[in-house]
Amino acid sequence: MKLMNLFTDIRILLLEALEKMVKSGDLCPGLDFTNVTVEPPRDPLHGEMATNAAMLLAKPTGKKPREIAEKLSLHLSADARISVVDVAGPGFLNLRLSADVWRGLVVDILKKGEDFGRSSIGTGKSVNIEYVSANPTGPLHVGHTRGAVFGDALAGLLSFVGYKVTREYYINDGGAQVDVLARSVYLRYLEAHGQKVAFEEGTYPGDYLILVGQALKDQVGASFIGKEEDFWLAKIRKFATDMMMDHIRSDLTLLGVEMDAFFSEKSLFGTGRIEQTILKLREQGLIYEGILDPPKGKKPEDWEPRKQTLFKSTEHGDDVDRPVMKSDGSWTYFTPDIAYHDDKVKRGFDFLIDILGADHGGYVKRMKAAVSALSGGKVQLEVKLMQLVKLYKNGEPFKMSKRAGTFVTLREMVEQVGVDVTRFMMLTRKNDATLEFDFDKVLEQSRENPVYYVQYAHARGCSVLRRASEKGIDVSDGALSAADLRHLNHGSELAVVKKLAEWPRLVEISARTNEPHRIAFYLYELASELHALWNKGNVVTSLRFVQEGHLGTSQAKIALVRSVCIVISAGLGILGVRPAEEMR
RNA sequence: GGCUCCUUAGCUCAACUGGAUAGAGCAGCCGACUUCUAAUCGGCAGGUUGAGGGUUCGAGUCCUUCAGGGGCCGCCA
Repeated sequence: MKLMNLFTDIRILLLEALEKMVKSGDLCPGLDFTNVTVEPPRDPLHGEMATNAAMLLAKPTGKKPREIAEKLSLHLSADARISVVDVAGPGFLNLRLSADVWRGLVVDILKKGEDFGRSSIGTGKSVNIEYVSANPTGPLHVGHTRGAVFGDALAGLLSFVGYKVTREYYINDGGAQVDVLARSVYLRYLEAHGQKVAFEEGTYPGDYLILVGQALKDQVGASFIGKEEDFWLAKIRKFATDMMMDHIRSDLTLLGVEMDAFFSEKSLFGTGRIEQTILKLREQGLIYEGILDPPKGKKPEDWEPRKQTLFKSTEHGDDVDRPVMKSDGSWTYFTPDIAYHDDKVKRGFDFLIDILGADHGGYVKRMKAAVSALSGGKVQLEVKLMQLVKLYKNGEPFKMSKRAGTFVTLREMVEQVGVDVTRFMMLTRKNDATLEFDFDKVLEQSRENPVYYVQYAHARGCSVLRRASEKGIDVSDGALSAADLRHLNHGSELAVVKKLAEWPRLVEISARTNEPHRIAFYLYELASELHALWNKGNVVTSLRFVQEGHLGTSQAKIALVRSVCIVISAGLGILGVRPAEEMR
C-alpha cells in the first residue's frame, strides 16, 4: 500500500465505494465526483476524517443525503483501515481509522525521512519564479526582504512538490532611474574630491552612495571632473549598477537567497529582441496607433488627446489598452518587460510567477494579457502582490523614506534579528496582508516569537534523542521504524500522529495556492502538539518519552518524537529556516 | 470616477478555496517547574466575521449594493 497522503488514500477508497454504488444501481451513472472531499473535521470530536460526498450527491441523484450516506458507510466499513463510520449532521460521513493505520504513518515518516510529504503535483513541470527584482539603485530594504523571503519559500515549496524551479531576478537597469543613480553617484564623486554638492530634486541623497563615489574616484581619479554628462553618464551608470548589484547579491546571500538567474533589462536593448516581440504582437493585430480615453474622475486639465503606439491588451482581459512607446520614440517601462516575459515563454516554462510589490497592482492585468498573447494562452502567469511591512521600534511605528535616507535595510534587519527570525516572521502573514514587524518583540525569546516556538519543539525532540542515546537506546531511524508502535496508544500521542498526517495534504494545498505562509502556521501547530504532549509527561509519567527499563515502549515513543522532528525540519527547510538542535 | 486588495475577539492574525458549535497568540484572570530544557503547558473569559441583500442542503469564504482603509490609474519605473 502506498502510504503517503492518508487523506488522498481514503479519498480513493471513497471513490471506489461510490463506483460500486453506481454499479449496484444505488447511484445513477455519470455523476461528477471532483468536488468530493476527504478532510480533517474542524472538531476532532466528529471523527478523524470527514467527507461531504452524500450531501454533494443528494441533489443530482434526487436522494436524501442521509440515505446515500448510510449505503456508503456500508461499503467503507468493509475496509480494514476504517474502524468507525457514522452519519452525522446534514449528511456528513465521519470516519475513524484503525489505530494501526495511524501508527503506520510514523513508520512511513521514519522510512522516507524529510521526503515524507513530497508530492508529485509538479513533477515534469517547470516554473519560473521572478522575485526581488529591485531596482539596482540602492540596497535592499525590508519591503524587498519580504518579497525575497516569500519568493524563496515559494520556490522551496514548489520544488518540494516536484516542480523544476528557476529562481530569477530581473534587473531594471535600462530605464531612467539608473540615470538618476549615475547623476547621484557623480555628485558623491565630486564630494569625494572635496567639492561641496547639493542634492536636488531627482537625485538619490542616500548615504549608501558615498562609498560608490569614493570607489569611482579611486578608479578614474579626477578625469570626470568638469566634464559634460554625455562624457560620464553611461560609464558611471555601468559602474554604479554593477556595484549596486554586487551589494544586492551579497545582501541576498546574507538572507540565504540564491538566485539561479539574473536577467538584465538593458541586455534587451540594441539586440532587436524588443522589436521582435512587438512584431510578434503586431502580427496578431494587437499593436496599433490610437488615442486613449482620459481616465475617468481624474483631473482632466493636463490631459490632451495624444496619438501613441498601443498594445491591445483588452483582447486578453485588460481594462484598457496600454502604451508601449513614448512620444520621443523610446519604449515605455512596460515594453522591455513584455520582451522579458516573451523570453521566459520561449525558454519553455510551463508556468510563470511574478512576485511584485502591491504598488504594482495596476500592472498585473496588462502583464497577464501580454503573456497570454505571447504564449497563445498556453503559459499561465500568476502574480503575487506583496503588501507592506510596517515596522515598529520601541512600540512606535517606524517611518521609512527612501528620499530622506531613513530606511531599514535588509542587512540591518538580518544583522539585528538573524536570518531565521527574519525569514520566519516574513511568512507569518499571507502575502496580500500587511505585516507588522516589531523589532523588540521579535528579539524577545518568548512565545511572542513563533520562530523560537517551532525551533524549541525541534530542539526538545533532539534533546530526547540525545538522552535516549546516552542510555544506550538505538535511536537510528532504522531501529525506531522497527519499534512496536502499539505502545503508542494514548490519545495525546495519537493526536500528534494525526497532526503529522496532515502534512502531505497541507503541502499540496500550500503549493496549489502558492501560499507558503501555510507551512509556517502548520509548523506552529505541530510544535504546539509536541509541547502539549511533553508537558503532559510532567504529570503523567507514562507519557514521558524515555521509559526507564522499557526499551520497546521507549523506542515507540521516541519514534513519534523523531517523526515530529523530521517534519519540522523538512518544513523549516522549505522556508529556509534552520532547525535548532539545542536552545539554551 | 475606474481597477484592485483589505475589513474576523480589546490587539495582531488563522480558518485546509463552500462544510458541522468561526480558531490561535498577545493583553486580562486562575493554575502547573525536587519532573525528558517552564523559550513550555492546562484552564477561564472574550464574536451579529464592517452593514444590507442574494445563490446554496450549508456562506467568514461565492454574487451584489453600501460604508471605511491601502495601492494603482495615458510617454514613473
